[in-house]
Amino acid sequence: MIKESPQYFEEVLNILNKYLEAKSLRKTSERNTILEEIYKRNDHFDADTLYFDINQKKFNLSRATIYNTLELFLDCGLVKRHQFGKNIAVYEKSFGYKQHDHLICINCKKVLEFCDPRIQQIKQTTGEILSFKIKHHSLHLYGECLNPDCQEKIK
Amino acid sequence: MIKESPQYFEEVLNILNKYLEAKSLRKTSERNTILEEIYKRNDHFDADTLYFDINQKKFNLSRATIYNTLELFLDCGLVKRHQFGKNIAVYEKSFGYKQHDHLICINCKKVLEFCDPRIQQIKQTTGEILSFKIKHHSLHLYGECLNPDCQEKIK
DNA sequence: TTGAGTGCAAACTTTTTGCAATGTT
DNA sequence: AACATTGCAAAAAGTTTGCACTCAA
Repeated sequence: MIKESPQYFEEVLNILNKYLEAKSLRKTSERNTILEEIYKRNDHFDADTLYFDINQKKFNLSRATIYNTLELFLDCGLVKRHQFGKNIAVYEKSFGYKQHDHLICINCKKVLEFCDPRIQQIKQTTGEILSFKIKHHSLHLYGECLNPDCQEKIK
Repeated sequence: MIKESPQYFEEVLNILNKYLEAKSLRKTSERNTILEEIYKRNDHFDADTLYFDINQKKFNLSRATIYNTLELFLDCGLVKRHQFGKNIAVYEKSFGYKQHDHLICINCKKVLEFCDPRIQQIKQTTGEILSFKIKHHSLHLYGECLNPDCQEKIK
């Protein structure tokens, strides 16, 4: 299914609804609004950006709701959270997206995604050696991207 | 040289002094005190813990100084900073310690260190494919440690 | 002497919490 | 009607900043 199609978002909504039902939580318009906004995006965003972008439209959602809802979406696997910089957490939609890691430009802050199967091997080997049942990981590579725009900025 | 010997710390101090001279910065007792405290430790600590531990002794250093000094030590490579949890940054001494990554127990929060040469390969391959000059990375594995103490806590 | 370094408290940023009002089930 | 969810504002947690004082060079 094409990821931008309405059917795609319907499937995402479906996951949310099933999760809410399973946990006896309520279906609210706020949750739908936030999920929709997140799935419209293709970037990594922080909670406050999401808060402003949503409220710039007709809505009036509080920060508390944004944070609560992000936590809920994390729990049901519809979004992922990353800690790229020092303080602020960034999020991205995650349904239907395969596991990937991130490459961050230390100059222009651009974030690229990549996959390398060797990370799985590292997880397996390390888990065995140190007797850990590894659940997840975070791998960030930091460097300078060599595209002209960014090189421009450094000067 | 044995890492716990006085000569070892002298060498560390020497790096600091050379760095300060090179940058025309001043040698202060605060910087020495903080460096010494850091190099006595063998753990990952946050800024506030360091602040309290130092002031529990005879000293009276402010948080501002702790933060400023940690930044300076980061710059000269004497400490490393990591972001394990969500908000708080943790530090560790780094002179003479080889590159390693971290394995964090999601139950008892214990941090183990490990090395896997495949991370270097990932960095090289990814840098080449995506045209990045990779400078550093952070790899954290999260899981449950299988030692009895920790298993105890889960119940 | 001079300006880098410091301590202090206030400010700031991001996130969490308490509570009364709202709205799903 | 019950109580999960929300908005709001205040609080919390971690870090940074402004400013006057201090002290290394």
